[in-house]
Amino acid sequence: MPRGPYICGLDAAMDIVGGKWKALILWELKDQPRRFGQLRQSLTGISEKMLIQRLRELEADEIVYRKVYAHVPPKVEYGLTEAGTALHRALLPLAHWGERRMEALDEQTAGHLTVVDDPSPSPWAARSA
Amino acid sequence: MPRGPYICGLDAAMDIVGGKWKALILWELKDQPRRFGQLRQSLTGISEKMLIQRLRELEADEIVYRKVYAHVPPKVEYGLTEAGTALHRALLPLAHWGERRMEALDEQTAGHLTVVDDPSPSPWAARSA
DNA sequence: GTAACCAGTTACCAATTGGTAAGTAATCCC
DNA sequence: GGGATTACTTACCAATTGGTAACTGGTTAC
Repeated sequence: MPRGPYICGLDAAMDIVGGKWKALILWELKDQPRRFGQLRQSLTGISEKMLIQRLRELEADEIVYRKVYAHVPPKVEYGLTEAGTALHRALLPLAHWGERRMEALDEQTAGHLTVVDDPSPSPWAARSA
Repeated sequence: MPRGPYICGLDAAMDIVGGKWKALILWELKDQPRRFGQLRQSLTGISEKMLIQRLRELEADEIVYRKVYAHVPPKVEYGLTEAGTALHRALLPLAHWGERRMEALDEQTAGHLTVVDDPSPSPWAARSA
């Protein structure tokens, strides 16, 4: 974790949200707080170690809060802070751009039957000579 | 590079712009195309290897174009494609969020003289018990 | 007594990422 | 012939990141 000094605002923002899973965790919390186990289930493929690590980082950056209930078995709740909500709003345009891009990529591969493991470079990836 | 399948649009977007330096390269190209050497100078601290790698990835993703002039000594120009410009626009709110956050962090450390290497956790990073 | 529950923690290992530094290629200029 | 210029390429090494799997702790239910 470099933690600045940052060249620009985007640099600072990417430092927080750029790590693997971090944006996805934010997305999972955008509507309501979640328990640890719920996050682990929603983010299919994440390991417990990673989830904890990322949550701790986001917590240290004041993006998510962590609320522990004195229950047995344990109950811990994660949710967005005010800064986290603002960050989520700032990410909306980027998310939309990504969706439109995914649609475009789908169209690229549509219309071809059995396009599997084609070794030739796709025309849109061609390097300008 | 995982290259999908993506969980959501933000996932796809972060896959492209999440790598180290990538957002900064985008920023450097936002107003006008740049030559390789110019980028290397502007992005202080980047190694030639990294710069090339990131540029190639952004090029393969159709975010930047690469134009080679048949000159000696060589001249290569990098600039934003249409998709790259759209991506830059989508990143503006995030950049603003980052700027406001940097200001907030500056205010945190302002007012203290010789606040250097303080081992105690800052209050805004405290973990909720 | 012991199994289940939840939210972690820990140890160990593999893969990816990033840095340094030297080399390459083509041409012009002296 | 030799140096300067520009945009890379390559080899090698260190650091960071990420994965797997086993273990912990306190309480309740059987």
